[in-house]
Amino acid sequence: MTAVIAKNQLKGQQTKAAIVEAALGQVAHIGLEGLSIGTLADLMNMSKSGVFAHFGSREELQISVIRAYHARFEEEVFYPALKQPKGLPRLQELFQNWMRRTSHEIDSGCLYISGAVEFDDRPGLVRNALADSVKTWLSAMHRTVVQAKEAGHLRSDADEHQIAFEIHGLILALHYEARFLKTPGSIERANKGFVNIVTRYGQEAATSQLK
Amino acid sequence: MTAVIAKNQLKGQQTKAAIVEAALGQVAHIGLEGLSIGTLADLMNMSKSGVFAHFGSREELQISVIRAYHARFEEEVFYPALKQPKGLPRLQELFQNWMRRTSHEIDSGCLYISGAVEFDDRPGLVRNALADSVKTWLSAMHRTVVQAKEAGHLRSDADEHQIAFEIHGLILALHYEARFLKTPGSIERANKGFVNIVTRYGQEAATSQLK
DNA sequence: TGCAAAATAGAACGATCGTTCGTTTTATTT
DNA sequence: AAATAAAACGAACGATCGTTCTATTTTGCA
Repeated sequence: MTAVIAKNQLKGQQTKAAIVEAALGQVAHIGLEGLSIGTLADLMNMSKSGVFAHFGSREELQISVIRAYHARFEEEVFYPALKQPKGLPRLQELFQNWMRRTSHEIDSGCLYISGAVEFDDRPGLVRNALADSVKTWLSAMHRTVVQAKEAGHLRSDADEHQIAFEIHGLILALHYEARFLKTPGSIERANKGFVNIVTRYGQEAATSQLK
Repeated sequence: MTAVIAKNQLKGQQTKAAIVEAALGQVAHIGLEGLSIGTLADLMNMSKSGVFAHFGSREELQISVIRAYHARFEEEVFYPALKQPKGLPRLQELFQNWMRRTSHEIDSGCLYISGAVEFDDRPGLVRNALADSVKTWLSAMHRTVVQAKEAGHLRSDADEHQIAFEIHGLILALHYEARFLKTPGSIERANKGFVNIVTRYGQEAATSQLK
């Protein structure tokens, strides 16, 4: 199956995919701005111009990396959560998946966080791709909160945007304190924060079973 | 008074201070890594080597900028809060000052946030200076929470580190969503989040007067 | 097997960077 | 005012960067 696809693929597309894969690993550590075509070429045992030709510009390479990161994020965090029924269970699963991924990124770095800092003042195609990708994810998260309220799992006066904002803050604080400051116990605090949010906004009947 | 000090200063020290001041403005927008001695020299109407000579290395320039940022942060956020009595009033003032500063930094950028991303994987003197500076501030914030609990303004089972963590998350989410994504209403959400925290952990008697 | 197209290599470019060095200008002190 | 020290300049270096151009190799198909 995979072999069939590979056969129909021109060799260049396979190589391109491999380059993006390698770039993804680089970018996690050094950021989109730190990404160097020369270093990447060495890593791939290719010439600089050989790597370059697949993208035509550095910007296009960066955008390709963003797209790949986005796809992986969806696969790892969002889609698996759809197995849970709408409402608090799905929201809880979503957060747990996000936490798992962020925990790993304590070592490798998060493109959505480093990219935001690198491009918050720099207009252009890269910034647009990055912002669109992040907005798509945050919207999905917000939608899950809305569904939890519709399902009657959250208090009727709960502000869905406020909840999404506070959850986002927990993830950002985890990444900052664990990755940069290396503060112990950050993961537990992020988890505790989520429980606090659910407790504050949740309906008694729905949240009591979450322990 | 100021003139007397200036008279005792060698000219070089005045220039150095002016360079750091200009660098501070640059760094807010483009980050510590984006800081260029050449660009800075143009901005100062000086030669590259003239600017360079004051620091001896780029790293030393970056560290000087961090120290200047730290001093300004203290002056603007921490010291003014000491006028309030220990406990919830001081914590509240601290948060308000922090919020005011972060609100301004939606336009200019925050060194503690951009620096964390740029140096979370890069050991060295710059990283150390930055991390020390941030830790000093977060410790001061944590201490203020401890005092609020000691004053009986927070529940006796309140976890001070947890509270500091959640407050930090609010500021980070504000910066991310307002500066990068330009999401409207972020400031209000951060403020609301603080009220939520105080409500959850606060003693009835102490928090009721906060509205 | 042979041929066209796609993929890769290699060298060179202009720009920018931090840094060094010798010189010259400006401040400060005697 | 002369002597000394500090500050600023200007040119150059070596490295790295993205990008361009031409030549060569490899691939896929008839």
